[in-house]
Amino acid sequence: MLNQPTDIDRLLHALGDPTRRRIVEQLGSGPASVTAIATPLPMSLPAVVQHLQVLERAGLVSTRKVGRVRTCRLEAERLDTVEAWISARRQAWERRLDRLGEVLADPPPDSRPEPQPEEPS
Amino acid sequence: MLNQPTDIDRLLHALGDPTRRRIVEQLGSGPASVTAIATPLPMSLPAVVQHLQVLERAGLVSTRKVGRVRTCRLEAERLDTVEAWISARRQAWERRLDRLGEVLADPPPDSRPEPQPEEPS
DNA sequence: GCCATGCTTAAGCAGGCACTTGACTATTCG
DNA sequence: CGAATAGTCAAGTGCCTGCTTAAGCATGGC
Repeated sequence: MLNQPTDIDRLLHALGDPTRRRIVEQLGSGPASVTAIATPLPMSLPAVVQHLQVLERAGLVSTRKVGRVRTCRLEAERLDTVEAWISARRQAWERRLDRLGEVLADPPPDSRPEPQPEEPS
Repeated sequence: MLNQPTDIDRLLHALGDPTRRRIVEQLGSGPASVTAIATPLPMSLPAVVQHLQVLERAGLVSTRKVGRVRTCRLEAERLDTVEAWISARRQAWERRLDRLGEVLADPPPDSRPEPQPEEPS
C-alpha cells in the first residue's frame, strides 16, 4: 500500500464510495456545477469538492471553470477501463473452467496437474 | 458513510485494494489454502486473512475449512454484479447522448429541455 | 462600489483501514 | 506422546479518509 496507486486502483477506489457513485449517477444526466451537485447531498460543499477531486483524479469526471462556476462533466468512457479489467479476468477464469470441464468429461489416465485440495469426506 | 454498506458497495470496496485484487487474480487459477495465498504476498498471515474476510463479506470468495486447512475458492459470478452495475449506467448515459445527438442533428424549434451549460465561443 | 454568489484553502478531528506482534488453539505426522 | 503445521484471536499502531468549520478570494449583478 506504500505503492503509488495505479489507474484501475484509483477507478475502483473512487467508485467504492456511495456518495461518489451518487455523484456519478447524477452526472449521468448531464453536466452540472459544483453547487448543483452538492445541493441534494447531506454534507458541506467542501466535502463534495473533495469527492469531486477523487473522481477527477480517477478520470471519471472532468471539470472546467468558466467565470466563477466550475462545471463538472462525466467521462463515461472511463468505465470501459473497469469493464475491460473485469471481463479480461472473467474470460481467463472461464477458459480455466472449460479446460477443467474437458478433463472431467474425458479423463486421460495421468493428466492431473496438481493435487487439488479435495475433501476426503 | 454511517449507512450500512450495500452489496455493490462491498464489492467495489473489496476490489479497490491492490492486494485483494492480486488475491482474486491468483485465485482465478484455482482454489488455494490460506498459506498458499499468503506466501507470495509481502505481509503477515493475519493481514492476508483480514483481506480474505473482506473478500468473503463481498461474496467474491467462499472458504471451507477441512481439517486444519481452509480452502478458498473464487466466486466468479460475483463480478457479474459489478459488470451489471457498470453497463446499466453506461447504457443510460448512452441513451442520453443518443437523444442529445438527435436533437443536435434535427433541432425542432422548441424542444430544448434545460438550459444545458454549453461553453461560449 | 458593494453585496451576494460560487467556489477555494487551511486546519483539525473522528473513525476506519491496513497492517503488526504475540499468544493461543486445533490438526496432522513421526 | 511430542513437535511441526495451519490457522485464529486480540490488541495496538499509524496512516488515510471523510467529514467539519472558518476564513478568504474571485466573479457577477445591481
